[in-house]
Amino acid sequence: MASRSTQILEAAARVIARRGVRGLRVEELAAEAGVSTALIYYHFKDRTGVLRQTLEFISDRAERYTAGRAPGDPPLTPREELEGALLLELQDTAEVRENSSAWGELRASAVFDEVLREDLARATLDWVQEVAALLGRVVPMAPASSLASSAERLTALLEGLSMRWLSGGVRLHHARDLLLGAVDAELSALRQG
Amino acid sequence: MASRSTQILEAAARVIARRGVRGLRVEELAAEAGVSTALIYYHFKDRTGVLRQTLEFISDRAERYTAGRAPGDPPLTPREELEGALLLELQDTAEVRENSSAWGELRASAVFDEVLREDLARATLDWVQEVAALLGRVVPMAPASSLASSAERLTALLEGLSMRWLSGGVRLHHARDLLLGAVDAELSALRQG
DNA sequence: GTCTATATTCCGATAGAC
DNA sequence: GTCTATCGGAATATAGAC
Repeated sequence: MASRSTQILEAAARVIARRGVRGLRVEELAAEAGVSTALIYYHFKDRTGVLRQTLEFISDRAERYTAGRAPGDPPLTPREELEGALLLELQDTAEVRENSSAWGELRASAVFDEVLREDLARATLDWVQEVAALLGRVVPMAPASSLASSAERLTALLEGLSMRWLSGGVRLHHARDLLLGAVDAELSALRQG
Repeated sequence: MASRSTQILEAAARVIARRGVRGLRVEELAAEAGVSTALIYYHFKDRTGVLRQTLEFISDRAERYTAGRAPGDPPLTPREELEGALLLELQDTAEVRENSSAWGELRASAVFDEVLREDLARATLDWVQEVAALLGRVVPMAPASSLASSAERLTALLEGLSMRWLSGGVRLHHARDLLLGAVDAELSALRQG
């Protein structure tokens, strides 16, 4: 049962995906959520509060769909899990588009906004560590520092490709191919030390 | 001798580096340039005109510092040239910071702004092709399509790392190390076909 | 908690003198 | 070409009833 706050945050994710962080107007958000502007200020204090909580909401939601797998599916190899986790961010579904464009917006906004930096850094760290762990399952004998570097590169590349995809620079399937190519390159580098 | 327009564009680059494309206020730009707001409208028609010309200004400037090398410097190996060209975007100088943050802003804005897409796509293509050519000088026997893919990955990674650097997610020297690691990985993949 | 006003602030843009 | 002054619209935020 979605609370009012959640309902507003879901609407905020949609509006940000459509207009960007700077393009988010409280009034448009109110319309999208089907509430009054005053209610938004009541729940979130001010526009910045909406932004901050939306970032948190989005990164939680990304974890959720990263984790979700249907019971009874065939078990995945470690490499499949790795590739799946990365490719999840490059899909043309509404939710992924929302998350990816909101994420890109927040990253870009954080360059000029101290307030967003901290939350963003923490979310990024979690994500890098998750990918490093998956890499470690594929190449168990690789040293932790190499795994960490590879994970940082793959996630940064994913962000870069995601931006290009969203800004029309590359097609989705090509972005996916490029990412898989990088996974190849990183894994063979990890294997040969 | 800097014309008035140039003076305003230089100021715009500084303001964008500080506040972002989205944060650029005509009034603040006027103050930074030491002119009145009316003069800005006189020279650039409207705020969008300022943005458009500033982006052009910035990408010209980036080409200039990419190309610039002192005469009499020892000649560079192809690999040094490649690494140099990529690392130029990861330096802590005012000009590079301005260029990188403006570029990141442009990319992020293009997600929500059709008008910017075209210019951006063209500039990106030039940049990718330049990197592909440099890769080709390092690994001459590599097929063109592989060179192109590697160049796309390296430039996308560079954009991702640049954003993380500017948003405080990684330190500069670490971003540089990560990028060099990716160059390694791409080159060895290219060599072994 | 939620809404209907409305106040307030900010900012892009223009008019008109010099 | 450049400035001072200001307009008008848009967006954030609040007051106060229910």
